[in-house]
Amino acid sequence: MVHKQGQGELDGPRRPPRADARRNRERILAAAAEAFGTRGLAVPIDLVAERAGVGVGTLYRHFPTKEALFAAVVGQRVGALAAALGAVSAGDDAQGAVFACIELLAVEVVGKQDLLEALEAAGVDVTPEVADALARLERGVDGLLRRAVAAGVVRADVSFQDVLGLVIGTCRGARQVGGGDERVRRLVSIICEGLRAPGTGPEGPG
Amino acid sequence: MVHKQGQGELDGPRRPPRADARRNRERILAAAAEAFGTRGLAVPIDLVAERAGVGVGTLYRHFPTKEALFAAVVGQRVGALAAALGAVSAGDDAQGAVFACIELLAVEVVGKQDLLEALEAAGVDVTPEVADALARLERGVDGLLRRAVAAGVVRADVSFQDVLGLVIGTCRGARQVGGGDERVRRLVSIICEGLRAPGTGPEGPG
DNA sequence: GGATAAGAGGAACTACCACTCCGATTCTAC
DNA sequence: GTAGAATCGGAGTGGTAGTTCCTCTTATCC
Repeated sequence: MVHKQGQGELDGPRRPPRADARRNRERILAAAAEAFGTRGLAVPIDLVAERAGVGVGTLYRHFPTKEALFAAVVGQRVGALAAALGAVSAGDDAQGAVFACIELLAVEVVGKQDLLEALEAAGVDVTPEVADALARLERGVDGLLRRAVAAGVVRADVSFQDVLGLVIGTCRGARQVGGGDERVRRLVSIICEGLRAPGTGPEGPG
Repeated sequence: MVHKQGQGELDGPRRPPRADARRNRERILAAAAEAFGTRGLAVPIDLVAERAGVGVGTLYRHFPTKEALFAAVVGQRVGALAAALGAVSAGDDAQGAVFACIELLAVEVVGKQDLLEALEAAGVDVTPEVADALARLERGVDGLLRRAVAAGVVRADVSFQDVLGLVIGTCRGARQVGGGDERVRRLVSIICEGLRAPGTGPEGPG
């Protein structure tokens, strides 16, 4: 009945997880990332477990629900995306930064079904984990957007939500309609043209 | 054993359906249109039957599968859409016609989940019924597009599939991201700007 | 090496849903 | 009014998928 290594009773884990447990957790995450990335939340959980080479019981030991596993995978992806934004926002070209950011988002999202679904669900029933990553993403995009609007090179009535909608849309559309990367690029190009502030067209003042 | 009203044995229905049968068919279609329009194919069939005030057995007497019922509903919607395109394509303004067409599509699709799903599935597992209606829609949009491209007022590299992708996407995006009609209109406006041929901007030659 | 608790695994449970079956009901023709 | 076919209705079936439970296994610590 006595705790061998008395600690705070509310939170701290008693001891580090066993080696096999850590290994399995990684395997599950990897399998889930691949499965969700391809087919989204529609993947049966049993299949993820099988791909990871563990039983479902083991999977549920590590992640309490399917949604929790999904959130873990997507959280990583969105986090990576937010980080990648740093690179494209570096230069002086405010308009180019926005366009590059949109293309980056589109390319990532079109390749990962789970990302697409997560962004679609943004605002409804997201776990804190994903919400955090999304907030970081929003701050990043919003910064680029404000700078470009202030410079007068992007329409002033455009918000992060609009950009998200356009990107989700482009990806969903391109995915359903087929045509691969080529179509994505064309659609992205159309959207970017549409985002230019009036008078800053391709042949306008550079 | 003898047929009272001998007719062709291969096809023609022996007699007109009973009055209650016709009534139920209409009720089912109406309930399905409402349910599918709101929640898409995800609606349980039992719920449609309940809303229609009939048993599931009755529903299945009239429509052999859920998909058949869905196709019946969507076929009507797409047909109406194709017809409505006639109105906007009437005038002389080729560019305006394309833009009006896109707005029309977007507004309809954003309000009807089943339409959105049907367009997303366009090309995969559509019933002949829906495929026909879609083909008519495609002809209509394509005509507008060609005319506008020929007149040099819309980018030359844009296809029906692109427009469909953009519209599906805009609707999916706007729906998920929230913001209602206002956002849809803004996104449509961005897309239309992006579709203009270079040099035909708002302040370019009218 | 042995004690022990953490962890593994998968059968079983539960919920949901499309679809079927067949006795009960109701319309139609005469 | 009556016969009988057409139609109705909803309990039941089969299958899928998320989650739980409990027994067996194994890593860790002494």
